[in-house]
Amino acid sequence: MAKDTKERILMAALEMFSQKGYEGTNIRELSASLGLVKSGIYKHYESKEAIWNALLDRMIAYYGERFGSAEHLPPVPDSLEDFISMTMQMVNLTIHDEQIVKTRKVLTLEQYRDERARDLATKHFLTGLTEMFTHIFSGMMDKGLLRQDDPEMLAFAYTSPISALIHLCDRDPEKTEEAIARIEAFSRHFIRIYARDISTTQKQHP
Amino acid sequence: MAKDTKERILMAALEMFSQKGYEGTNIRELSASLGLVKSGIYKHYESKEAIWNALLDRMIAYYGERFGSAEHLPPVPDSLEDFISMTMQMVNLTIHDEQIVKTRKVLTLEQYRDERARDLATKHFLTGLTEMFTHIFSGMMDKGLLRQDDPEMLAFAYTSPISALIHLCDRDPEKTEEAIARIEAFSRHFIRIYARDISTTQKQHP
DNA sequence: AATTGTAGTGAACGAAAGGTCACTTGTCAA
DNA sequence: TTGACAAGTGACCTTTCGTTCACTACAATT
Repeated sequence: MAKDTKERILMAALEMFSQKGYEGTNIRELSASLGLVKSGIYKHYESKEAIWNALLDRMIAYYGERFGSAEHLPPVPDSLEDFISMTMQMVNLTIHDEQIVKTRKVLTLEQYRDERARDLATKHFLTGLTEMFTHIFSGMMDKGLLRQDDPEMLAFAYTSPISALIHLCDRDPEKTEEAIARIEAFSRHFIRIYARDISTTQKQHP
Repeated sequence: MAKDTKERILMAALEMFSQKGYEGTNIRELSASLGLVKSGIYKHYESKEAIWNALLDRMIAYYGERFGSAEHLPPVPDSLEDFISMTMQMVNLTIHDEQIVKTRKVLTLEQYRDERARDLATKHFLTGLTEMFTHIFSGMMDKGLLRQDDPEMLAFAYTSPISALIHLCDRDPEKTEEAIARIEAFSRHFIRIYARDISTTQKQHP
């Protein structure tokens, strides 16, 4: 019917793979969810595995476009309150954007089976966030918003707890509100600890 | 042959479920790994799902025994160096004990499909660790090792990054050494930040 | 010695899986 | 108008799945 069936198959596959995993998904159901019969899928992809690989290609490419290059790093906030706002905005996007949620779930489910999924999972869950916030914290130290410290260590210490609560939301969406509240509380705790306090400022700028 | 076949089936199931997931595991392979033919399994469990439920029962019971009650809380360390040692000892156990690693992997793979797996995953990955370290930090504050602060927030801030690196090891065992080094570095960073420093001590004990 | 129960075998089952293929339908360029 | 082609259908194929069952081997109980 439509030329975009190939695209719709990928989106349906993301949906089903994220709920049931690759092995738990069958082509009949996948096709039915698109309103066609299972043989119809094979006009667009030659096998179930080909769908999986195309989906992974897509996820890898998408990640590279959005977070891969230094150009896409967010701006360094001008105040601590801006920093919290920015964090909460990112968190809300990453928790509520269905595409992103499904991508995380798929990577979680297939990380032990597929090498590329494993590598992308590590980027999504650990290194990508750390790199992004290393840049941010580095900039905030330069601006005098944070005490001088190892920005990478701070980034790791900041993003991991937030990441843990995002995973909690993926696992148990009923706890989303509570998780968001805890993320904001943690964020405020974090800046309270690492903010450049007045006494330090006075010592360094006498 | 042996009376402990029922037990061996559970262990083999843990092994296979943790690698391929519940759907990706088939009874033929599972039986073969125990040196018997597939129908033999049905003398011990009535279905594949029964094996899964028995395994989950076991994991839940085991978790309850080891971490469920206040009696099993670790002792509060007497020094910051002791605290780091204790952390590294726990980390080494949880990373290298195959049973524990497989349990984490299974919970990771089945958390979206099975409600009980989901709940146990949340305990394993988040609340259990936080509760344990809330107790420890609370005790360390009482002993004057750490500054007064919200012990639960500290526990969350401390365990989440460590948990993230443990997950990294599960995903990519080649990075185990690096991960352990990063955990220790983080641990030292953490106590550097939260240790009760001398000036504070002097203020509070004039 | 006879009996009973347990652990394991191997053949067979129906259901469901992924995949193929001849065929129809609708669209568009020539 | 016609020819070509992409998109979709439904019947069918093979393989594999979880499961059942009649049967054997053997150890323990009576």
